[in-house]
Amino acid sequence: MKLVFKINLFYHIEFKIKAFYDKIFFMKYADIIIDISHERLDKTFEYIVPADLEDVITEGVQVVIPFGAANRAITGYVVDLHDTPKFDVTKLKPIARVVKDSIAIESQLISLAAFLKRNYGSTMNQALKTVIPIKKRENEKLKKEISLAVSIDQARIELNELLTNKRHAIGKERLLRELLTVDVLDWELATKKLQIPTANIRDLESKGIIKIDSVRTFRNPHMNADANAKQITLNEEQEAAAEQIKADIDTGRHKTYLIHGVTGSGKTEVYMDVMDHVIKMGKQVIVLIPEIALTYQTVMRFYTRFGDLVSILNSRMSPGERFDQFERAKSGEISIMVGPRSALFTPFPNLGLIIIDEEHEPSYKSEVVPRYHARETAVYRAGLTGATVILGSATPSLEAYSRAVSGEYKLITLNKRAKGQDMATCVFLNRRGLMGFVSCRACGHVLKCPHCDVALHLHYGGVMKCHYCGYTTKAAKTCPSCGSKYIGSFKAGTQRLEEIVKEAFPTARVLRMDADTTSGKNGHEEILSAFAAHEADVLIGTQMIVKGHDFGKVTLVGIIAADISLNESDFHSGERTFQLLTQAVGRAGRGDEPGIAVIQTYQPENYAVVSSANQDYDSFFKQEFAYRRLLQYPPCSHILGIQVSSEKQADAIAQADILAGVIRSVDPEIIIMGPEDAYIGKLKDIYRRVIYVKADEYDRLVKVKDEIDKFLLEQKQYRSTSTWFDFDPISTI
DNA sequence: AGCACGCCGACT
DNA sequence: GTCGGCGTGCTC
Repeated sequence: MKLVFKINLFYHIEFKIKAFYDKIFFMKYADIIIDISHERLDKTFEYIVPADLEDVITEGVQVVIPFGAANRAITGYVVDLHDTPKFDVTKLKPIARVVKDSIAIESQLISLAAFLKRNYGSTMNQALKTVIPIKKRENEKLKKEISLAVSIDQARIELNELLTNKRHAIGKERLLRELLTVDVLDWELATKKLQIPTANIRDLESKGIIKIDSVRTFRNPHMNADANAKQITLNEEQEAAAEQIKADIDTGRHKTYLIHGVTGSGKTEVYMDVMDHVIKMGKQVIVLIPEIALTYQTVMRFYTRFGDLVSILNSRMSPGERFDQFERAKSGEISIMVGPRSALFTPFPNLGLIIIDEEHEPSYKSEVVPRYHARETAVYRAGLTGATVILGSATPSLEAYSRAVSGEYKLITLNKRAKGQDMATCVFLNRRGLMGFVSCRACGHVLKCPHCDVALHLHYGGVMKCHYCGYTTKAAKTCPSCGSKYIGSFKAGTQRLEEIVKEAFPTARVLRMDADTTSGKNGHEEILSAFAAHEADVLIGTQMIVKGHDFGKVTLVGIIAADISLNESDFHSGERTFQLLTQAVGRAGRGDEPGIAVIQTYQPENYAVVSSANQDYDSFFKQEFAYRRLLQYPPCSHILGIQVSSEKQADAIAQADILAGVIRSVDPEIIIMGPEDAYIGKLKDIYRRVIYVKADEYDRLVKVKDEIDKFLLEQKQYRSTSTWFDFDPISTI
């Protein structure tokens, strides 16, 4: 008896030791980024991985953890797993659970998030959210299916019992009869079409005769295309371009290419040839297209070539739909994702190629934190997976072209134009300019929004509206400044232009495309396809017209007040003007038949205007590059924009001054501009100040950002202010 | 971000 | 005497 007890005690002690030993040496610990975007919480928190969750917790999974003194449940992302704790073990709490049905972020996408955080400035949580734009899954469509829970024979017996019952439910009877003929019955079908009351269904379910399953349905928002891959013959130039890239891919060299191809030179055919090659290697492709070009036309080209391998992402999709598309990409159901900037984060398992069409488009830069640029981020992602990047444009950005010139990217030029269809029409183009705002003709006073530092615009029905905050007020009859009744608004340029054209050419069929005529969600597309189908002779519009649309042959292109965009304060104005004009001019004439382009300008000697008229990119690039170098603008140098905002104007001003001081002490040599009021000094009653910092080396700016972050973390004053960063901003902030 | 802890005003 | 204000500080 004594002996047995001793042995038991011994075992007990040994067990204790083993448990302790396990805890110290075999316990798993997780570093977690919590789902709160606040700089003070922008670090990992360490948690114990409970033994029963060890199998399901991997890097990238979303988990629920008890956080803070009240142990409130917060979600977070596991970004690292390790065996030895880095924090005081006694203070560690265990992970509560894994978020149901969440998909793990690929470790590659976590690296990508870290890249965004570092290079563009944001919290890790914001960066992770950018990389996995999957919102909540609750608006996901769940299809409920009804099936028998018992054998068919048993069901027959149940049915007979029902029928012998005097007050048998007709709904139940119908349901059972139906289930004797089909295995699975759709809930919608049962309740709507067969008119079976849900109470009947629930009753049968509770009796265990039938069962109801929720099945996830993959919504496939796009149309079905014929999958017969149409083989397109490339011309010599296209062939050479495609072969060069394919040869590099085959020999394991992955590079970044810039295809500089004039309008209509057939860049898309080259993309598709290389895509085909990459897909045959068992890899996947991401194709980025500016949102504005994500139209039926463009998308159809990929469909007719690759059929069901293609999926499309666009901003009109619900979060659930996007989620579905990402799931399909992950599971290998599709091999090509076509979409805007955000499609760059498609979780393909074996990404082989990223294509960025119209690489110069400003929509490739995110307008929210982290304000990343898809071009740089694509090159980084490609580096992680050994993928190739192809950039394409008729008017490359200074950034891309200078890298091609320096050899960092490989330059491929396409000069020949592919053939086009016949059509004889005119296009008039007008830069979005002075339109709609209300001013006094006597004293020049401009009516402004009381909440924002911008002019109010006149709308239909005699109301004035702020385009930034939505503030609406009755249109003023007299000037609030001088009392004059000579107050009014300028008509939208396109509207005025339409009147003039109709007067001059009474028989011409005129289409106008601007904010007023494109209110419907497919407004642009309808107008453009009507024009493409030659249902009009003249198309009048803003720059929207020329972006990414093909109408075949246009006889005449007229560009009104081409220099309005030259007068913008932003240093990109030359580049923007050149791109717009070159694209517009490029629309005139197709194939062998030349068209005519007429440019109206007050600055006919300006190099951006002259070189676009001559369709001479090289000459534009040389002059613009020299200008950028002289004034130290990107790509010759880098700029960091810092915005400080607060409801209290005094706080915003004081804080911006303090931060400027911090920058000066961190890097006394660095060029600082400001602080000054932001381009829109007040927006929605929030005052905004900006500081610009300029340096030749990007990393010097990253250092400045890091030091400001560090300072803000320790600072106790001015808590009403918030600060964000914009690296190499593409417009004045 | 949230929540607790902590130290000063008008109230059952 | 106490309920409650929001300043300060912490969260594995």
